Amino acid sequence: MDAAEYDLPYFHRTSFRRRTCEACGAAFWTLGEHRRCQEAPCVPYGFIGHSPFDRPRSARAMRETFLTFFERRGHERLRRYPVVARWRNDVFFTQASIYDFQPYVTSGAVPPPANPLTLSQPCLRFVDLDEVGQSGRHFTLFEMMAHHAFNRPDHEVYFKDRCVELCHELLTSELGADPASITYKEEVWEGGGNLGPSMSVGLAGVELATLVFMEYRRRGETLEPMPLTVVDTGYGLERFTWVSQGTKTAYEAVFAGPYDELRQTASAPTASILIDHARALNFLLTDGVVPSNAKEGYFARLLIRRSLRLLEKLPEAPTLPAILGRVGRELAVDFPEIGEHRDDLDRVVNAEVERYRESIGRARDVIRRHEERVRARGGRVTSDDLVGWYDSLGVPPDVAVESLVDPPAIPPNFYAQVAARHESEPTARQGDHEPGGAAPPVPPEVPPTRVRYYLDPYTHSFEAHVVWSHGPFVALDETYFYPTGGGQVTDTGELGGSRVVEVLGVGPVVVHRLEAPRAFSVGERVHGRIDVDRRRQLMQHHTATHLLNGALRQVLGPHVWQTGAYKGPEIARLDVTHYAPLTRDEARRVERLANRIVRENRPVKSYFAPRTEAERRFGFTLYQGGAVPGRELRIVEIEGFDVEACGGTHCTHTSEVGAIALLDVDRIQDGVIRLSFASGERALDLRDEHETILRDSARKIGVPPEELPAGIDRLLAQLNEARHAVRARERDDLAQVADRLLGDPAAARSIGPVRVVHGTVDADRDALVELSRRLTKPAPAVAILASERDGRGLLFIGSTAPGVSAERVIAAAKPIFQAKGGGSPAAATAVGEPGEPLRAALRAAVAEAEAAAGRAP
RNA sequence: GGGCUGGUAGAUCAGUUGGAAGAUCGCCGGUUUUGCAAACCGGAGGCCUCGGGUUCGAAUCCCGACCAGUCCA
Repeated sequence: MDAAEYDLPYFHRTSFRRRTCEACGAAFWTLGEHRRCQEAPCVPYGFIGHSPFDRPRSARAMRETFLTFFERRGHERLRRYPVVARWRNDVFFTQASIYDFQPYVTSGAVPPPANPLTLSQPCLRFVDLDEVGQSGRHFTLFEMMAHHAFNRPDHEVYFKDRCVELCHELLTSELGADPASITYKEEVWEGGGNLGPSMSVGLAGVELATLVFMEYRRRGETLEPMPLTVVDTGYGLERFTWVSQGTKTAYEAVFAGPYDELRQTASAPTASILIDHARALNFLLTDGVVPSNAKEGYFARLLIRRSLRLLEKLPEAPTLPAILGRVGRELAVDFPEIGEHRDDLDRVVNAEVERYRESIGRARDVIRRHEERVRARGGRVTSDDLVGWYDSLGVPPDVAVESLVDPPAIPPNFYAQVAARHESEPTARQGDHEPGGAAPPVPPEVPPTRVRYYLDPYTHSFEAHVVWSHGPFVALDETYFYPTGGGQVTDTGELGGSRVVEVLGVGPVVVHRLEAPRAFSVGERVHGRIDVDRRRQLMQHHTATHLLNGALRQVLGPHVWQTGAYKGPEIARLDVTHYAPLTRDEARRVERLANRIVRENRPVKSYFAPRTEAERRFGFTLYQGGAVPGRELRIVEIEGFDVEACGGTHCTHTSEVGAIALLDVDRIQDGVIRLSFASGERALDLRDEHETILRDSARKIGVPPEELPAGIDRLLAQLNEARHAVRARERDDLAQVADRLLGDPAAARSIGPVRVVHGTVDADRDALVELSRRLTKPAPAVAILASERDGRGLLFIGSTAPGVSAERVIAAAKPIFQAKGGGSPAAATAVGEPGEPLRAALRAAVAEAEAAAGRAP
């Protein structure tokens, strides 16, 4: 990056000088006489015991100081975004404040919610999990305080110069740091194809903040300026709090009260880990993550299980729910939504604690049995087994060792071995492909479409002007067609007499895809007509989805968050987080409640509202479908029941939904359940279909529909009975055959103590086995049985005589009838040619068996 | 999203190099006992998750699906 990028007028106005750090070689700017940048590891911590700030501040006071400072300087304060980044599919969690605005705001597709803005965003990072509690400064969840500005060519807010000035003013005049003590080190930031200069702010050996200036886009080898430049700053709340207090570790400064209490029963690192995890969990669970074995949920499970393991060794310490509650009440002062989730959160955690116990209990059984088996064979459990058990059963090695009589040593590189098992995992990921093929190539000069469906969702006939046409794609100056989005599928209809098969949102432009290419001239006036029945059904399904979501949250608790939804013309699906399978009773209550709201005919109000005001009024449950960008949110409010930020088309009164029929509930993933349902006309259609199935089924087995289950039970019982009768009869037949053979001196001969019986019967292999059993029952005996089936000759030998191996007898007979086969000393089968060769083979087998019996002692 | 385990009687699980489906508990019946429990004897109970493939032959080997558990992103 060009040095000029960092050569700011502000530095010159205020007499900063550019220096080079003698330790790391980086260039930095300072008012002081430093020879090194004031960051680790170039200089040691210089604040422990004597803070460079004017006074100690709690985390709460520090956050408030920061936000107020920027508010007074023209920034709008935003509330935090969820820690689960549902609006992005490349990451699970919000890892920096700028994540809130990616990708739509930073790319310029959507205006920012405020500009400039300030907020303190809780962020989750799991990469340094092992450092938590050890390093003194790492956290699983930390708050990134930030001020952001988004600059367009026509609207410059501020950039590098003002940003550094604000930062310096905060540190010095607001927090009281000596202006000469601070260094601004030159760095380069790069990410997501964008890059720009950045500066890290050092003070007393700590990197307190990073100021990033997103300015360029990488195009191969060259850099091109971005039309929208972004000020992306990050100030670590925990670092600031720590530095202000000058304590030994950041944990004691940040966690304060709960930390001191836990220190009475736990060591410093353990107390730090427990509170760190409890803090992260309070946010995770409040934002709708349910512990599970996949995706976001796994990280919640990981934190819970790590905490439980630590607590197992501390019988005097409070329980995990108690610690979560203690930390949660503290957090609720600043984040009231955490307080509102308290009881529900306990239920989620208790369910997960129970699961962990079951899991470990199961694992202990498996481990014990495995050791018994291995020891019986003279072996012993290996450290490889320990790795395998952790991977497949989830037992940590120390727990596994407790269940063993003769445990192996836990290898020092245990977790590295686990990691090794997970290497070479393919990362190839298929992108989502639009069913209609490639995205339409909309040129940038096409003006944004005025979307009219919000004005009146019932309009299905309109006139508009073509602004762009390319192959089958058409864009209009305004449209009532709803594009696929928010889980609601596309409208269809006609445009100028051509079928519209799909409608797509491409940035701010709505593109209609026609069944066949057609050239419209720009400016042409066209008539649009939307398939009204389909649209009505989509609206009913969409409103029904909100009703069910609201009902689920009431019946199951506020941990229920939407993780996905589909509103099609035939059926609708809603996926939500929940920690257990939905019981019949819960499903019924949800359905009843949703339908009650339908009957009450409540108004469904859709309107645009300023984001911050909407968040203040309704909280974060607004973002059921993921965070929605933009200064204004479209709110869909079912009066007194459910409020969500949603871009879909909705009924204006709940009674228009008609009725909601819950069709099916599946567990689609650990921690996520899927409700399939239909509403309106489709609910009736489906009820008809189900009723027809029921009637037809009942008629087929000759019972009234209400007796169907009992009828099926009866039928199954009869079937079973019949099966047994057949088997009994087969057994009788075989017994007769057996008696006949045993009574026939030509078929049954005794060679010493051994009875050798042979015969040719008409039976399949299973029947031969059964017959052989009867013939060889009073041991010692040998049975030699031949049968012809499907044009093949089948020879079976069964032996209960120790000296006669069925396997050897069959081997002697095989070549005689060109057979393949084999078996064990007790039983052997061969299949070869039928007819005379089979008969010859039978004779040979009898001779072989009799010879063997004669040799036997 | 990927890796690893696993799916066999009502329950918990064995099942050796592919070769005659088992144990324990529970259930039913009998003996014994004043009765119960227990003990002993006997019995019932299996699409070995499903679908393909290899093989003379598959619970077992291979491929795929479904379900569960677990680890890792």
